[in-house]
Amino acid sequence: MTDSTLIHTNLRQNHRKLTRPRQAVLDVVMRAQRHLTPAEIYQKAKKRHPRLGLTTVYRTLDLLVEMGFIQRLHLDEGCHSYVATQQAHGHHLVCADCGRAEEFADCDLEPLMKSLRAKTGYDIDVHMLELVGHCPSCRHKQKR
Amino acid sequence: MTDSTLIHTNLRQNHRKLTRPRQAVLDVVMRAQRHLTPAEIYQKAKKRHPRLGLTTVYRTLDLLVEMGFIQRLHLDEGCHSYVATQQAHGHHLVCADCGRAEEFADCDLEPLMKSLRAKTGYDIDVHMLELVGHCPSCRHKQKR
DNA sequence: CGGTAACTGAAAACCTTTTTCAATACCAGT
DNA sequence: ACTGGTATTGAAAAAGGTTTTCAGTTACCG
Repeated sequence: MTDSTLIHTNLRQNHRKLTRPRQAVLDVVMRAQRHLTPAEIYQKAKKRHPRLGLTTVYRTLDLLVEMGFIQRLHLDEGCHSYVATQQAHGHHLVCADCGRAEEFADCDLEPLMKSLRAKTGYDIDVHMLELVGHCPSCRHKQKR
Repeated sequence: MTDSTLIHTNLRQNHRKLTRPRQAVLDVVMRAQRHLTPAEIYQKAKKRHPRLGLTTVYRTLDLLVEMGFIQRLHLDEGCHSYVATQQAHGHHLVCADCGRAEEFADCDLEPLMKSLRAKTGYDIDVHMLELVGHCPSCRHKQKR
């Protein structure tokens, strides 16, 4: 609920509206423990708001990314997916089996970036970091 | 030339062939200082081998990635591009303006991965790390 | 409430990537 | 060199995924 009002305020500040379709999309991504593709989000959000169109899903996802509430993940299989973001500068550790995503912020790449700046002369302003592994629950399942 | 023979040997071991179209694609990616999209690679490689088909470009790129000679980059604008790889475990620092790509290997994420393993219980096996910035030459150009 | 700007959804357009299949090129063995 | 067999090729078509268009609708502010 806190999220909802926060988003509502945020939208109003930019002369934008909190509509039912947007609520449906937002809700699906926020509730999910895992990353979801636009098609998956469409399917799930449709249950909540049946007349939803796929177009709106894409538009809403762009909007939410821009607002910083969700984040786009680039994965090798079926890139692109989306996950909710709690922190401002969040990275994700994703389970290759079930898609569950854990967020972390302490990426501490400063030493690396400093040495690369010195070595290459680049200005470095963005970095993307994603880890992929297997979550405990999927590991246990596989043992059997 | 060294690359070429290395690849030739590598292909033969797997009962695969080093054909003209493949040479053309390989050559384009290897020579480029920057990352290139499949369409760009197609255009450039066509100059060398005019009857080249786009299909073959895709197939060859997959093959070269699998063999480890090139690498796929995931960039926010127009993901996917490809770059040549020198080292086995290489990451890239890419210029947002000209696309030039610098490779580096010393990513030292072990401390982070160790702490995440402890915190989340995940097995972590892959990580993707890409840095984006502005190369010295593009920075100078912009100053004017 | 009512006016207005923002938003929506269906359809079409677009772009990228993959599949299909008959023709071709490479390479090993002679 | 030549040749047979298999991997590879390229055009066309199919398949995906994403964006654009536009007339109708909805949320929000006064």
